[in-house]
Amino acid sequence: MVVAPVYTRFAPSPTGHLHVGGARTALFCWALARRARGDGGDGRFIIRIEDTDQARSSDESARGILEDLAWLGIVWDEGPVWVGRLSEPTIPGTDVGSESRPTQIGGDPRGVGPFFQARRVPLYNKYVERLIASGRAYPAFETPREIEALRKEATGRKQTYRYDRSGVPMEERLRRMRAGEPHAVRFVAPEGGVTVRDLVLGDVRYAPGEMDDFVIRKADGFPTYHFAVVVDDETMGVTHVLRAQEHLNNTPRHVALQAALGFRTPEYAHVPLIFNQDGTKMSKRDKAKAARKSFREALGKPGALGTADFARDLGLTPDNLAAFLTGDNDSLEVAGAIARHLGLALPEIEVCDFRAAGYLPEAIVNFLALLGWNPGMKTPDGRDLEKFDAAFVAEHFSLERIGTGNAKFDRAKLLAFNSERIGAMTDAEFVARWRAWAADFEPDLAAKLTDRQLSLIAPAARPRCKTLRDLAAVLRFAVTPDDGFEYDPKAVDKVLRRGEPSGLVMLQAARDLVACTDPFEPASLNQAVERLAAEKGVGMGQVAQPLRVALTGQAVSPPLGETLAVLGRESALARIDRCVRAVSAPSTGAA
RNA sequence: GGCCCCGUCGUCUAGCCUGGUCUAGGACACGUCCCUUUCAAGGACGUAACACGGGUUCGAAUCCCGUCGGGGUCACCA
Repeated sequence: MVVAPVYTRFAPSPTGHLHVGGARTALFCWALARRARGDGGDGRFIIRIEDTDQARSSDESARGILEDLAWLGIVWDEGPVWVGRLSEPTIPGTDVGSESRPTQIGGDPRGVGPFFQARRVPLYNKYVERLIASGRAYPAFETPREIEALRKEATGRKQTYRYDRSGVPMEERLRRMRAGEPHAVRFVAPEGGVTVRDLVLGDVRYAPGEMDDFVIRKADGFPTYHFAVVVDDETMGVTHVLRAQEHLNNTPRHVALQAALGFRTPEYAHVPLIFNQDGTKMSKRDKAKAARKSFREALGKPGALGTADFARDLGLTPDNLAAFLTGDNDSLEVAGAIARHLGLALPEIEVCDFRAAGYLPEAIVNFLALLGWNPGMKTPDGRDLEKFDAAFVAEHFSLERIGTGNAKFDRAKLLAFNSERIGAMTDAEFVARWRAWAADFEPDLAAKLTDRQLSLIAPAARPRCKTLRDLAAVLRFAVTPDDGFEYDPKAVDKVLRRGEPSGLVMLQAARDLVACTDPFEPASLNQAVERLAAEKGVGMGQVAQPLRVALTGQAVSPPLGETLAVLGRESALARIDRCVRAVSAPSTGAA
């Protein structure tokens, strides 16, 4: 069977981090190309950086986006060269926990680059000039401000603004251009209608006269998005354009441009959008919104500091903070500072947010694949097949199975996927992957924990962790100084002061056991505690809880045996003694 | 507002193309119970949807039309 070549591309603009929606689009593009290759055809996945907006683009963003894609295991066959370490299991043939090796992704085997549009300007100019020469495009001299005024006027009359080229005769336009007058270049919109063939949506018809003479080259000499995509998709041999549905209404422009330039029209497939649970668009602004909301609540609390004091604590100027609070800016730095100060987690929007929050790339890939696509298969026991890896997506992906409706991003389900992946790991894998994560996101904590401590706690902690970050929270008690943590007053009251005999008495009894149990390991410690409870004729909880609070300050911790073992005998005794003292001396206050 | 897309449990979806096997299946979330040294995890069970109205047909979640609802887009941003 002859399989037609499938060349796809993901073309982010480097104006920020990689959004989860973009990651999904990239995943689909990747999968479509891989699928073709798996079917014995020629499939390539290309990355192109659309940096024609000089003001907003940055190399740093471009690097970050590539990094995030690589982390997800979405590797590109052609595009900017990225060198880094791939150690995640979504990359076939890579072992988790093994020493990751430097890997190079990208390159230009066909010589169709460069893959940064800013470096392709001469190419665009060639085609712009061709269009002008054939009368399909023309210079325009209005400034953006002037156009904006006209547009405002039109919308004021409840009409859609359309550029009117009849204002200036063509000959005059060309003369002024040759005279060196600054200008943009506009495309002569076709008279007829345009039909877009979409592999997801079907045929979409646009009536004649819907399109106006849009700009194809800005006054700064850079092409607009519409022009650059069309030229690049042609010259890079892209056969299938997968992109978010918000681009659907751009497609007739691209089709018209292709016709005018004598280019092929690639296959199009517009994938549905991803929204927040509340139906709003998922945006990095959500982080600012969340920070603002929490901040206002914190300000409203009795005894709260004033805004000016907060600003000082946050290391911001009051003006800066005020502007943020009124919504005049959505500064991520301010939002982050507020979040750190208030100890709250901002919503994850971008791939790097999920990474920092301790999500696994394979869980994200799995979840994202299911947002708008579904393999339509059943497991042997008749359930819908929805747990799979990237390789599976690459093998089974098809455009026909992309849904048409927009989807809401269900964080709870992602979390469940992540949690299940953690549950399916071996303890060794869990430790190795936590170490890899913590090196980047919890370096201090990681440095203080020994491998022995980690391997002691991992089996008990794993079912309690939905993310890698959760393990950090579980482990924190183990690295605080014995006299350096506070007691949860509610826990102290409930567990140590009440009861008959009181928790404090039980704690004192348990001290002996901690002092002499040998070996000092989870199983033996557990047995010792059980024996004590039996001797005293009380439930396990009456012994375990006082100990737990004494050791961690909290009513919640890993199972007691592990909690003791991780601390070690000396530390455990010190904590018990400190707790006994603190609770016996009421004036000290437990908190 | 113009144009365009969409509409199955709270959410993601299977089923729709090729009407009957759908008293609509699964997953997440939620609830109840079991287990239990805390918190989890685990096990069992359960609540919950074809937006509405017209057609077509012996028969419609599935085909057609309309209404309503949601979304996108209308930049010298991409």
